[in-house]
Amino acid sequence: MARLDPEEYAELVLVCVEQVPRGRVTTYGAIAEAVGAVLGGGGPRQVGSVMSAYGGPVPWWRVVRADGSPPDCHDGEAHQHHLEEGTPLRPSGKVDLARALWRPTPDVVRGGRGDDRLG
DNA sequence: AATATGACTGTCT
DNA sequence: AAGACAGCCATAT
Repeated sequence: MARLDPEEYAELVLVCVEQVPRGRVTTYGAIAEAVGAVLGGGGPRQVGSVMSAYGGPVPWWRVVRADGSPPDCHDGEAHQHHLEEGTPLRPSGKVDLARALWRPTPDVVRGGRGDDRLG
């Protein structure tokens, strides 16, 4: 069997992004670790790939690079959202990861799917 | 099987 | 701080 199911992987990645609190951000690597802890595989590239394909309906601007820079396909748009949400920004224009970084937990990933099992 | 590509990351210059 | 390079993981051809 395939180690990674694209649907499952995408699902969990999107869940992680949705769990990111307002005014906070997370990184591709952090999501890759949380999802990888559940499905056992994948990396930052896979997270980015999923975001490109299914990241439309989720707050993608809360997902930034390891250095706090916004994704390479957007820029001003992410900045606008950060200003609106009060995300800690550095003078350089990047996100202040020291204050804004939020790490997704595997527990959230495990229980964050569309089907709730015991309420 | 090999090559090319990607919303990445870390290191060196 | 910014650019060049290599490494990594999965998918598409």
